[in-house]
Amino acid sequence: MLEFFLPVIQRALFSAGVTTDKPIRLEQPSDKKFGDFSTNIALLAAKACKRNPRELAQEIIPYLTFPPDTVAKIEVAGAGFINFYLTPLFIMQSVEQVLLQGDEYGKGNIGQGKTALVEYVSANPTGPLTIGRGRGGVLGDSLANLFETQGYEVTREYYFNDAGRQMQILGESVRLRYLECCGQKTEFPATHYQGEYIREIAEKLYSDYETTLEKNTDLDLFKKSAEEIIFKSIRTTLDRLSIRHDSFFNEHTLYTPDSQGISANQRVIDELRKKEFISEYDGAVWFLTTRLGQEKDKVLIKSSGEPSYRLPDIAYHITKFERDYNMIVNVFGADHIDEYPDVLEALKILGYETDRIKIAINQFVTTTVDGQTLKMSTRKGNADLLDDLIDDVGADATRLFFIMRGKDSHLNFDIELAKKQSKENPVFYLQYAHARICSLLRMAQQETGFNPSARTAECRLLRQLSSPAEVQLGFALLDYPAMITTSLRLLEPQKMVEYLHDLAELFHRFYQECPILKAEPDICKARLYLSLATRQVLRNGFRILGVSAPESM
RNA sequence: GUGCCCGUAGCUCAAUGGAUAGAGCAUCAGCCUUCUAAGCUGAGGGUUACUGGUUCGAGUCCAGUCGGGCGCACCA
Repeated sequence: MLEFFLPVIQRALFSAGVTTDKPIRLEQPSDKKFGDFSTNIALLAAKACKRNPRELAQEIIPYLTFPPDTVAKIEVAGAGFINFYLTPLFIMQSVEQVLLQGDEYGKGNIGQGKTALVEYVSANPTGPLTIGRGRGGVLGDSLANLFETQGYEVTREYYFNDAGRQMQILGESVRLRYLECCGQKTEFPATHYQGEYIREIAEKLYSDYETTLEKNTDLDLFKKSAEEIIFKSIRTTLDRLSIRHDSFFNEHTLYTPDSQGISANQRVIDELRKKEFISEYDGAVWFLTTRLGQEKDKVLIKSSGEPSYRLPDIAYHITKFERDYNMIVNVFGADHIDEYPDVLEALKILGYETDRIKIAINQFVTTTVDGQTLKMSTRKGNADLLDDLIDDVGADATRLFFIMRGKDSHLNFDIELAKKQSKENPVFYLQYAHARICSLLRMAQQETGFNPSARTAECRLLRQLSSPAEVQLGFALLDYPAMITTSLRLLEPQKMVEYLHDLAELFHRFYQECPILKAEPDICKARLYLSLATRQVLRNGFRILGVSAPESM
């Protein structure tokens, strides 16, 4: 719609002799009585012109000329807003585009010819996925979907580490449990992985090898088996939520020397040293973040000689630039909040365009059952497994609940609500609207032989519709493309969830107020096309959110 | 102590610096001989935690206070 209004407004400002450096913005007033669209340009321009905003708006209006039968009314209101009222004809005529474009409706081209890397989940294979990870996974996946709608060529990446101390402890944990299987008494340290899954891995080893590994103090086999089984479980869990990755990036590759015998990690040190941001003291190699005004320097190589996580993280991000992505999106939980500023600083020092990097941080998840809040705890490994949650409430509810709140808000996951099969549960409310339309269309086919083919000239019949419920629904359908770009700009799929909820509500109202199959034939068809267009937008939106679109419920 | 996030209706949450701060749930009152009542309509409910500031205009931006969450390792 912006492309419809913008040129006209610009021309009008020019003709009226109004100059302003403020960008023209078109907004949708919260209340319909203020029109379908509104601009505050007169308010913004008034200051520079030293004029009264209302008077200025009055002077601009005569120059606002639109094609016939598009804008019904233009008026000045409030402090100096210019409000536009569209004709029902123009709205319903525009709805035809939804039908004509089908699955493509809502797509844009701002990412055409560009590449995007979206990194999410990135859990190390030390245990099953937790609920907290799930939120980031769904957020990342939905964001990747959003980027794809705009023409970006998207790579979904998972960054992981199967080396280092955590994996060592994992291997040792499995070995100890294995020895227990063999009938030995062991001391299981509190620092080791307590989860039941460790026992299961150990039992599997025991059934494969019996007691032949008892004397095996080398952890390699234990580690390898654990990694394999755990990774498989992680991927199975992600798969249940339709979260898939194109690329798995192993942190360890950053440690291995290239053809010139230098590792990616080493290169970071060398380059930072050239910029005089490296120093060695206390037996460690430090990134001199105090030079950037921070309180402490940060360790890049520990006195043991191993890199700390920060170093490979910087090296990893450099590969993202070297792989030449136009857009780099990192999704992670609030517990990593302190990690990225150092990485960004290092990249900036090394001359990379950090503007390309976008960070999406999601706050934590708490689950409530019977009004009781359970704080997630990794230690116990029972109540907070993502798999258990999916078993409990299903994949659709899991996905939608994770993104129906802003990512900056702490998410309160109400398990009881997610299981409810009624309007209170937003998942069912949304899906019911879709199923209802499907049912309607099935019946229409049976009774009237209606065969929806979007390309027929028949969808011109839409132009007959003009009742408020119909026009409001039609208008909402036109909003869909803007919702995609808004969600993307804010990195907030939540906006899409809210939009779809509103859309479902408008449909239910239309359905309630306007008889469809019982209307006279032309009106009946028109209303069926409006329903069809609604179903199309619901489907397209569900696809972005990764929620299924049931044909019947 | 310090960095980041949050504080909005009884509850869960919205509100690109704009008009009378909105939804859903819960509560109350209505709507099925009619295409799915898994739905719809209406009502009540607010000093936007507090105090200042910035401006035509602040829930939104700035400073401070109070409250909650997450970090603050030579762990990732």
